[in-house]
Order: sequence, then structure tokens, then C-alpha cells
Amino acid sequence: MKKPKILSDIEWKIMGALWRKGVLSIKEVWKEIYPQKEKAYTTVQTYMDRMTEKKLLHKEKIGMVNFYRPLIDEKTLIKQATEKFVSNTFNGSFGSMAAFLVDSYKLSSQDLDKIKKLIEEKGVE
Amino acid sequence: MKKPKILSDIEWKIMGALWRKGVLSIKEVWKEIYPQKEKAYTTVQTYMDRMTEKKLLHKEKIGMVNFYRPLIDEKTLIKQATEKFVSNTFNGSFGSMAAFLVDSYKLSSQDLDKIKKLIEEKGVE
DNA sequence: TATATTAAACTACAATTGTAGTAATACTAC
DNA sequence: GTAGTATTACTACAATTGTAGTTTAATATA
Repeated sequence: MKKPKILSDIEWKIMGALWRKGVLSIKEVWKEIYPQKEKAYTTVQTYMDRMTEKKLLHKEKIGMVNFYRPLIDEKTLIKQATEKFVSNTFNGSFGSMAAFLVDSYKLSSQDLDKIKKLIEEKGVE
Repeated sequence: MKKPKILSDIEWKIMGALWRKGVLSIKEVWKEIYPQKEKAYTTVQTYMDRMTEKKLLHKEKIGMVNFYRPLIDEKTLIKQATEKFVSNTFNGSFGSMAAFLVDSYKLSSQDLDKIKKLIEEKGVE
């Protein structure tokens, strides 16, 4: 992959809606991500258009309405984004990042437990 | 904090150099982050200027040369950036993010071990 | 002192992003 | 078949980002 497409805030929201729901019209996405109309309908429209150009979405007209579907799967994109983020902020060390997260006040004991189990599965005892 | 300032790639590099070295001139930063002249000197100059305007850096002239020093400390900024990233990509769940990292093929057993110890210190047994 | 070097200061400009308005078109209910 | 309504399609435009050139001022050197 040449230029891993990293998303802006709004693009993440749009992709998120589509990953959750599968295939949606612009209006449906808009209602999903801005139920309080925090942004104009046409703003979402513009984004989804551009994302279609950028091959992040595929659009197909059914009747008079365009429906959009994500062309990139969630796992893949999150992986790319995480790699880029970690490379910027933690000099590429996933370990440091994970340690930072664990070390921060942010994790519940359920989280910690889950992570611990994952580690154990990976064979560190 | 009103608008947490999140950095672009180049800005991270510049901040990184300054966090490591303390106080540097533009040329020093440039040599540090683009030893192969991947970007023009004036590009770095423009960035550092803008970052000074944005209060990310403080500039002080010593003799004829400006020296720059970071106004925001590394931990703080990484925390903000991580929060934003996690909110975008993992719906705000630090646990999911940590689990994703641990679960991915990216961590060495040293990393895992370190994380495990951190978890244990936090009192999950 | 004229000259080359250095670094600062200023200017430029296209691409992308954030935000949305307006025009055209098709559809729906009288 | 005409008047609203829903959607698409098109257009707009300022702010920010990425990239760097040009001009000026000071400094060291020959």
C-alpha cells in the first residue's frame, strides 16, 4: 500500500457508522453521527463524496438514493492508523505505547484482567 | 485546555528533537531530523515559526541565532494525543486499544513481560 | 573594505480540510 | 399537472498544511 490513508476525525466517524451498520445513505450516516445536527447535512455529503473519490467508500444508487459502503475493513485501517500513531508518538515502540496505556489511570480492572489473560495466552508467565 | 493541539508528522519530529536535546536552533533541528536533507531547511524554519505562533515553542535570540525550546512537555502532549487517537479509533476505550496492541504480533516478550509487571503492580492477580 | 556565508525574515503558492450554500432533478401528494 | 419535498449534484470559499524560494541583515574572511 503506497500511501496509507489516515483519516480525519469526521472521516473516522463516517467509517465507524458504516462499519457498524454496513450500508447507509448520506442521511442515515448524518443522523447516526450528528443526531443533534452538529454539522450540516451537506458537510457530511461533501466528506462522503471525497471519501468515495479517495476509494475509501463505494457508492451505489438504489432508486434515487445513493448508498455507501466502506471499501476498507476496520481492522486493517485501525492497524495502519495505530502504526502511524505509534511511530509518531512512541518512536515506533508498541511496547512503550501499551505500557503507557497500562500505566496510565485509564484502565479498568476488567481491562487489565483481559490484557493479562491475553499476555498469558501468548506464553509469558 | 481549549483546543488540545495535536501535531502533524513533522511537528512531532521537531518536538521530539527538542524534547531530546532541550534547546536547539533551526539548523540543529533540521540536521537532527533530516540528516539526509529530505526536506529543505526553510521548510523546517516555516514549521518552527508557525509552532512558535501556536505557542508550542518559545524562541529566543542568542547572538544572531534563534534558539527554540518546547513549551509543552512530552508526557502531556502524548497523553492528549493518545486520548484523541483512542477516542477516534477505539471509541475511547483504552482497554480495547491496549488489548489490540497486546493481541497484535507487534510486542516482544520483553514488552509483554513489562506490561504484565505493570498490571501486577496495579493489583490484578 | 569588498565578499562570501549564514541565518533570519518575509513571501509564495498549491493541496487539503472544514464547512456549507445553491441549483437541478426526481418523487409524492393533491 | 402543479406544488412541495427529498436527494443529488455542483459550486464556494476561508483556514491550514506542506513545501520552499527570495530578500535582508549581520558576520566572518580574504
